[in-house]
Amino acid sequence: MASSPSGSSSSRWSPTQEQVMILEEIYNRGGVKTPNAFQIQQITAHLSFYGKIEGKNVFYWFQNHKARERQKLRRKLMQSQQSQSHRQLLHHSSLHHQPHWCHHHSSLPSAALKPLHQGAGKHHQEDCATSRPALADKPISPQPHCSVIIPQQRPLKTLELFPLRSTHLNLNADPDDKDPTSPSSC
Amino acid sequence: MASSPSGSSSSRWSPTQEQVMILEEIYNRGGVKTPNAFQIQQITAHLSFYGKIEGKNVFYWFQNHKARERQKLRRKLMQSQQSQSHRQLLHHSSLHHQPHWCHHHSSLPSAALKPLHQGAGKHHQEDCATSRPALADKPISPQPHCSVIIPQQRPLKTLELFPLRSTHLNLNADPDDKDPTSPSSC
DNA sequence: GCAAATTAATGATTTATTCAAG
DNA sequence: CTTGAATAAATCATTAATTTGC
Repeated sequence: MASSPSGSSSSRWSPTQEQVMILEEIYNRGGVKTPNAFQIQQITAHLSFYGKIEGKNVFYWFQNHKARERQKLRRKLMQSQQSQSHRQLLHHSSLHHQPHWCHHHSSLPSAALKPLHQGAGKHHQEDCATSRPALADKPISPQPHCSVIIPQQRPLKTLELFPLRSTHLNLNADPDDKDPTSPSSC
Repeated sequence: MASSPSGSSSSRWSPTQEQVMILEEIYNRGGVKTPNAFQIQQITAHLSFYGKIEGKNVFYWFQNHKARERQKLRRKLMQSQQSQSHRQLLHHSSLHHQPHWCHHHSSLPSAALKPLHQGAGKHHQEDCATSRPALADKPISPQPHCSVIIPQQRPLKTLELFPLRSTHLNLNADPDDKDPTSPSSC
């Protein structure tokens, strides 16, 4: 029965071969990944020549197609999720060279401390670290601006897990850890 | 010498899959966008299990990630999905704000209408008629949040080709439709 | 050869995020 | 801090492929 428009009792759209081909063309060659309403309209109108179709079908198709393409790639590139064979935890205590790019001023909004010489007063908030000059060696300040100097908190051998669910985190014994919400206006 | 862990003569850090995954987890699920020095230290310590890494790498990663996320969203939100067309959309702007799918929460915010009683059973046949079979009135809003509300331009008899290059959007905006966009499901 | 049964694809929904406005 | 807009991810559900028994 295929896509017999007469019956059309199917609960969901079944694209025809032509429709799929065209959609893929638009996606691949046209680079349209998330068509806007207007585009959806047009695509729908065009594809309706080949069979019954609605705008929502087109919308869903693009959504699903994009998601699944991504997923596929992801799966394929996902070949290193098992390599836990890195047994190098023995001398993992490399906390020595931790950067002390931390300002002592109360806390360290990390990047927030840039307003040091930001030049002609432009409130850029796009990227604080867009341009990153070399400096790759020194485990010191990343160099941008934030010169947050952390007094090298004690070694803390058994660090707890990251804050996996809260915006603020642990402030365990930090003498000057009063950084409620670093606005990091950056 | 790509990411040769042993040599480590790379001029720059090459995160492993695990590291990236964990960083993304911390960013997304943990809500950490701009870790402070302490957090950076912890994260670094943790990730060092998977490969060589320094605090500055973590710092930079967050900076870049945040900036790029914003940038990406910015682009998309700009005003034209993926149409980079900068010179289009002419015509006196009738101020059709919301060029794309915006839909008022009065007909079917989806989540607001249906999830009324779907906790127990799985098969929740459309009670509000907002499911796929229905709502076929117009080739418009599929209804998920990102519903595509097509302005309902007229059928456009002979549309030109689709925007096969993501730049071709004919704009014969003809607001002559009435668009009973309200499926009046409920 | 063909259908019932099983599995793979994929259309349609729901849920959880994101950033930005207010 | 709350809310709005818009996904993308995760999930559900149904159709199409295919396997299998006769």
